[in-house]
Amino acid sequence: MILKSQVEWALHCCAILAGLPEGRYLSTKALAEFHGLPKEYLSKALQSLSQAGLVDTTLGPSGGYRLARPPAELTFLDIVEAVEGKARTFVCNNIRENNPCRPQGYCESGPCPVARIMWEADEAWREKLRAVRLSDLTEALALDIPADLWKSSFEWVLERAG
Amino acid sequence: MILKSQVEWALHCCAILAGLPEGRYLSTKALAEFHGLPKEYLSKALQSLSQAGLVDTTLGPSGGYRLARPPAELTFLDIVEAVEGKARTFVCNNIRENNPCRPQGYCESGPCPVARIMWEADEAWREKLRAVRLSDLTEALALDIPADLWKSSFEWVLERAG
DNA sequence: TCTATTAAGGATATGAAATATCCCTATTCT
DNA sequence: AGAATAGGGATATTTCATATCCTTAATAGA
Ligand code: SF4
Ligand code: SF4
Repeated sequence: MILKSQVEWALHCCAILAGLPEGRYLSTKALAEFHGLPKEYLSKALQSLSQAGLVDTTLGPSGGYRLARPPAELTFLDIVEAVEGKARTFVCNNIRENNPCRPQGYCESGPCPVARIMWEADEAWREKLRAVRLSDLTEALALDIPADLWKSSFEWVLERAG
Repeated sequence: MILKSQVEWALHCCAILAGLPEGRYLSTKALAEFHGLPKEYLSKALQSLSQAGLVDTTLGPSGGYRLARPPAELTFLDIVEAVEGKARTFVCNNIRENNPCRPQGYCESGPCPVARIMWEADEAWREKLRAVRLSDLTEALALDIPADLWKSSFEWVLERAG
């Protein structure tokens, strides 16, 4: 069970978009080039972000993506769920229905304890992601990345932002 | 990102094994029949439990599986990790290496904040599963399942336990 | 108005992983 | 001796992630 790599891509792209000046857009092409990713495929991840309403887009030359909300109002969970989906990681195949001792017409009363416990763990994962804002990430990155690399990356992006 | 169905199978099988009297074994055949699962494929899940040391096995007629430890000493995490593996759900593709502004020979100092945050969420999921014992499940199941179905299932199993 | 550039999305190919079946071997019980 | 069992290798099938290509509509700028 592994998250799609698009999740990582989307998180990195949002981190870049968070540093964009007000009103500017950054294109798929620039984001793909910056991260060394296949442009067409990365585009699918960005479309997911767009469909989830996390980013705004505009067409034409100097078009691209920008965050739809301030970084403090975007959580990791928003981004992860946008590309990975909101489905639970534990799906119930209702194998108790096959119990040979089960009386005919016996009807299950909702999910069994196994499913409930697995879903609680799932929720704990989501809760942790919900607690981290995109602004928390950019702050952590600023501490993590050497100042000169941070600065030159910022300039590289600005040159290409429409 | 969805857990394999073998996870559900393994959890249900362990719940059955937890009700087995001391020293008795239950075969793959019986477990597969009880849950309506493909015997050969379920066998792979049980082998994973065996390799992880969660169950003991014995060969020959009246052979099969039994828990290697009391249900209070087996956690959900033990079982889930046995069949799903211990790998983290977020894998890092190191896309920051492709940053065009990155100075030559610049060497990363471990995982970046993105990975750290995702891994923390992963750990929260594991922590939740680690906190639930197999004995907690059987207690919950006893409350959840109608008494007569519980009893007849127990008898069905006992008839087939070697 | 014309042209270049862009996001959106449909179609399709490729690869890897989950799912499933089959068969052989060694062991153990009766 | 014979039957039943776990273990495990080989392989087929299906599903999903990954990746590419192409068309359309919108937009900016010349
Ligand atoms: S997990 Fe629970 S609800 Fe799902 S099949 Fe098993 S018993 Fe039924
Ligand atoms: S998640 Fe962090 S460590 Fe992994 S590639 Fe992205 S920047 Fe690098």
